[in-house]
Amino acid sequence: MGRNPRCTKDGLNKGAWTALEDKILIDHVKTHGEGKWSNLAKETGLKRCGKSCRLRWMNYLRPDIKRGNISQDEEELIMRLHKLLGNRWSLIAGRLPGRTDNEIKNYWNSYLAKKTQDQIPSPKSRTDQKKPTIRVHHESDALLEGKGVLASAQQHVDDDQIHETKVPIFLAPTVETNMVKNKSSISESSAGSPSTSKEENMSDFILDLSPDDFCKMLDSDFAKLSDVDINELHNIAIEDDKGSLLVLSEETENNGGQSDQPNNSNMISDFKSLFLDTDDGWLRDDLEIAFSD
DNA sequence: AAGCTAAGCAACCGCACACTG
DNA sequence: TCAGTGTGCGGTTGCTTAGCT
Repeated sequence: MGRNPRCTKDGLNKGAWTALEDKILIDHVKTHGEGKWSNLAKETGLKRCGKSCRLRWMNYLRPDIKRGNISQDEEELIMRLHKLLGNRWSLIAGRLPGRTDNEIKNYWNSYLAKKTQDQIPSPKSRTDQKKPTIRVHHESDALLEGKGVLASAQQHVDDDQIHETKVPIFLAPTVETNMVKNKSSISESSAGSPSTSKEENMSDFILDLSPDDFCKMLDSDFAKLSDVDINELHNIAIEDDKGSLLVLSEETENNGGQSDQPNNSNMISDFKSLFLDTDDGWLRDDLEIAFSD
């Protein structure tokens, strides 16, 4: 796999790493730790640039790398996070222990991007569509039927939106509860395609967060969410970066004051469904622990 | 069996940012 | 303040291989 050694510009090797190079790199990192990649190359005599050493370690040699197929749970999570973050692979990878940004990026480019595109055209295709046959180590995984759990991801969002001031957050259909829909934002995010009422139902609602705020949320360790005051979580979800309510006031107006503010239990389920509504898997376990209160 | 094609993925490249002197 | 260096990240390349004809 990969590239063969070829260019020796500046006396540095390029291309695929040999077993010996890997061993040298592993030994050095074990004794000296990560970092100082440029020094590593000099000290070990490896004819590799620092960047190459770092990349090899991060993407392949690290002991906590999880090899093998992307599970259904992981795939769903990747799609949701990509919906939220766009091509910010390192952030997405940070939510998937053992997975590298490069791996996720490759997986997306070779499979998920097409899958999400295929999901857009018609409601029928969404429900009836099965995964295309792809080459993976365990074909049973590849041939699993699409579960439609990503209905919330069926609203197309241009990557450009990531660069805008606010980050639109789509939650799963199950979380509509008493949240208000921001229809103008939804129509903007649907890339010009007229949304049907069904699609509007699918589209859920949008929380306006600044990218920074949302990244802070992602950077927190969800496995330790039990430590988080759920009221704080609630505030994160409904307040903008200035601390003012964004959606709820509008909701109250539109509904004639009938709607209540989302209660804590709703917020918990909403937040869980944002990341994974699966029956099993490591994250599910973590979430169950985190929200067991 | 041979040639072609597309998928998968390791690795490279360029840019941006952080840190340091 | 600024230049140099190190590191991280996203986009892209190109080799290998499985599947198809």
